[in-house]
Amino acid sequence: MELSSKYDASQVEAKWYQAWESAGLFQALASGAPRYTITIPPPNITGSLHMGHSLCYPIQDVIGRYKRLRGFNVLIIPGQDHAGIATQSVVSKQLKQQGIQPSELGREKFVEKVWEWRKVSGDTIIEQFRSLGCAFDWSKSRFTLDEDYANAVLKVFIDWFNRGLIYRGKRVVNWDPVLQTSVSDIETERKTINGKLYHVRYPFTDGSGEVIVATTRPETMLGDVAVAVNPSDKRYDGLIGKTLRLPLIGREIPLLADPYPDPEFGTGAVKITPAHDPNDYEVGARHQLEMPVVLDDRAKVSLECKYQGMDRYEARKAIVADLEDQGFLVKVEDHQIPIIVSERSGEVVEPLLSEQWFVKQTELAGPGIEAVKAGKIKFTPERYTKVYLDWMENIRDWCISRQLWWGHRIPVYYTEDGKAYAALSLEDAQQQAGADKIVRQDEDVLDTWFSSGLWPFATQGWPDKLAQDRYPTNVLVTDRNIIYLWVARMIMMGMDFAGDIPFQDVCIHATVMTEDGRRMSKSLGTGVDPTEVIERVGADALRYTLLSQAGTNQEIRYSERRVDDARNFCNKIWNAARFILMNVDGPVSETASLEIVDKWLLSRLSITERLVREAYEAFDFQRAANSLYQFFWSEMCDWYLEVCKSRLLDPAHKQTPIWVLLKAMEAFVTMLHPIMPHITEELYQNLPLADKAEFVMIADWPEIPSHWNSPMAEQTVERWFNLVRATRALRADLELDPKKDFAKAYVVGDLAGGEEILRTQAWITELSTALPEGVRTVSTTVDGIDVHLPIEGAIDLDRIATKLTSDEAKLSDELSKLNLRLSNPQFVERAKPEIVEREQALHADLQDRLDKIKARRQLLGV
RNA sequence: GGGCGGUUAGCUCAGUGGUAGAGCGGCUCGUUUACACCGAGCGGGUCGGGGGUUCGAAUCCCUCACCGCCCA
Repeated sequence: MELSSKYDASQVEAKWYQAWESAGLFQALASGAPRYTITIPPPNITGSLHMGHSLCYPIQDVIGRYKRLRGFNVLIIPGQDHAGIATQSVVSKQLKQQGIQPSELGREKFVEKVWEWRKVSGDTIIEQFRSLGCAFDWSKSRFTLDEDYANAVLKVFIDWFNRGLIYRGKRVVNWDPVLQTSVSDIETERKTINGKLYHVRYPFTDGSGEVIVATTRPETMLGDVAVAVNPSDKRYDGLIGKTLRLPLIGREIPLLADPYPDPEFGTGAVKITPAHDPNDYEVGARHQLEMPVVLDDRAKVSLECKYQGMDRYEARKAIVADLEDQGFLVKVEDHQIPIIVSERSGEVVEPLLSEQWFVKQTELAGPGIEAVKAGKIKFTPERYTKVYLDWMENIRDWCISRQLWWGHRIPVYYTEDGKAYAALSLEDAQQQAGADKIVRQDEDVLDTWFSSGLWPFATQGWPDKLAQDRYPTNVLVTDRNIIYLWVARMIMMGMDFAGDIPFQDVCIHATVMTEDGRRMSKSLGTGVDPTEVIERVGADALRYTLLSQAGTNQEIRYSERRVDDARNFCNKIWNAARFILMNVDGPVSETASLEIVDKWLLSRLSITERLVREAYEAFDFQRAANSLYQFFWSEMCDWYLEVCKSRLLDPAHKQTPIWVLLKAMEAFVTMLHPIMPHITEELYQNLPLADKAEFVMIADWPEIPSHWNSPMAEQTVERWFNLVRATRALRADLELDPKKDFAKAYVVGDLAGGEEILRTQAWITELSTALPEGVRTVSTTVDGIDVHLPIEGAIDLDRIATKLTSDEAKLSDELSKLNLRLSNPQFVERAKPEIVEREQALHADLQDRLDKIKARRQLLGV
């Protein structure tokens, strides 16, 4: 076979993806093997996949591929999320760019446009999944607005409605004035910005004085219905119950006592605007106050007054100006003001009193708390357990209605007099209503997370026939940002409707950041497009880049340099395989004549297999990747391949190293396959193995005979390698033709058969085991074995002297530290015996080396 | 205000009680059965500060500082 000296992923990746797919490998087997099931987090159809997805989905592919190698019957169900608010906003923007106002289009036409977009974005995403190498069962792909899925969503709503868990109520919600919908608490972000604190005079109607209130939002005074002070606040003794006149508006409002105002803050008097502040709402409810709404759904003043139609910020300016003109403004101070921002639009949320649907959460949260506490659901990294429990134990009711067009329309139907019935269809509702006539359906849609909460079971046949052998699923892989939004909801909904936990493991992966540790952002142009990276270096390299950094850390920094490293690793693997293939003619049978270096490599392989297996099991992909890298590059390529070269040249001796190399390659390629599926498949297909599977993807995980583990072989061989390193270093230090063959050298000490390795690896032509008297040499010592290199007259004696002096200084420094420890009776008494023994051996070795250096200096007269 | 994570070589990070590690970068050398997307060698760290426990601390405890994330 002809192989280029450079690995070209573009020639390899698509080919194998198609081969796996046409062989039906993405589908579950029809076998009785133990099941392993994942339902992937359905990506939003808002465009294309980003770098974070390039970590999340390959992780699931790694787990799936690993489990297949371990003999599991694996099924990974893919899908996509309609992502109500996000998708609607993407499509609205597109329409506006074309000069079309969504409102003119109307609901039906608009939703048609979104379905068109769903196809475009959905196809792009599936193409990206495929180019990432994800082995998902496309025949089972689901969309959260598929008919069956939508039915499941409505059934859940109706069931909770009928059980009294869903209710409608007027609350102050987070209103997004750009997207013109409510958003839930967890879709908002709290921030502090520089703002002003306005102190305003509210006079008593009887002319007996005034109360000064401080506010950061003067425009909301249009909706003030009271001023409150803390009952403990002495400053207002005797004034409670009096009436104030609201400046500019003239409305009469009471001064009342309530525990909410903090007497420490400002004047201790707080204006109360129940319809535009959640705390004020509580006060208003306690005192049965009116709750006038003064801003509309675009946050413009709706109250009939001179400010009507102004945006909230315009109104603020105008009101402040008028307050000043009319002498009501006492002072204005700079102030840090807390705001709430909608994550979807980036707009400042307007707290707004409106009628919404809510789900009671406390009762549903109970089983979800128990399941995690009992260890039925396990978070990795473990620290997220507490994050989840804290939120669940303090859970608040969930606002599930959204004022959107795109989504699952709330299945509530109203009669003329406003009675509500939840039903799958108008007909059902009419039947329930009996003689009363149903006149309309609720206009709102459900929060997207309401539907994605059913994902693990609604993708698997629920409510008709849940696939019992694949529920609960095994693992959920996701980002920490949606532990509340999604993970918690799936647990509550799964336990309530499917009767069991939705998954056993929750694997929370790191967030992919830019090289300098910032969040990747499309709008700032700091995002990196995974498709471009795949085109440049291949999916394997991209996967390795991210996976080799995915441990228990909470962020990963993406950098081009790391991508290059990963590409280089591919190239290294490719060339090592090429080298092996150049030396083999066909399958080789196992030989009994293993040399000790062969045993060394097999022993390293056995250690690596255990490390990698344990790492995959623990979702520690970083450790798996690094163990494989270390084994392959440092042990197999840098040492074993080099040591083998002389045997490979000799037809009488090449069989054994070839057998070892093929064994090691097969095991390596198999173990690496989950991380780098394509290159490993390409190489596996080309390896002349006696007994191989049709694809490495469905091969068996390597079985390592226990006798391959050989600490003896490792110890012996590593001692040789250390001697080789020391000899190379000696030559390089003294510039004794490093890496050119050195004519003659002497080794003194028991090398136990390592002479040939020392000779070839330290590039020595003739190695003698006896040092004749009177030869001038430079020398090094490892573990009591000396290597001497004869020097000719031309050598730079000063250079040698400098080196010996610095070596001597280092050694005596170490030795004195060691002496200190060993002469401490406490240490000898209390430290573990093996530690003491080791330190004593080290002491003897250091002393030996020091003595030899002194002798050498004397010999050379330096 | 509370919680979590982090602070180790120039950079990115491993390392949970026994003489400080890797990759990249830097410097010196190098085309011998693969690979210059390579090989050999070298240099580089008082492990954020302070205190404590211990024969022994990057590692365990306390405390402070700074960075990031989450919750109120």
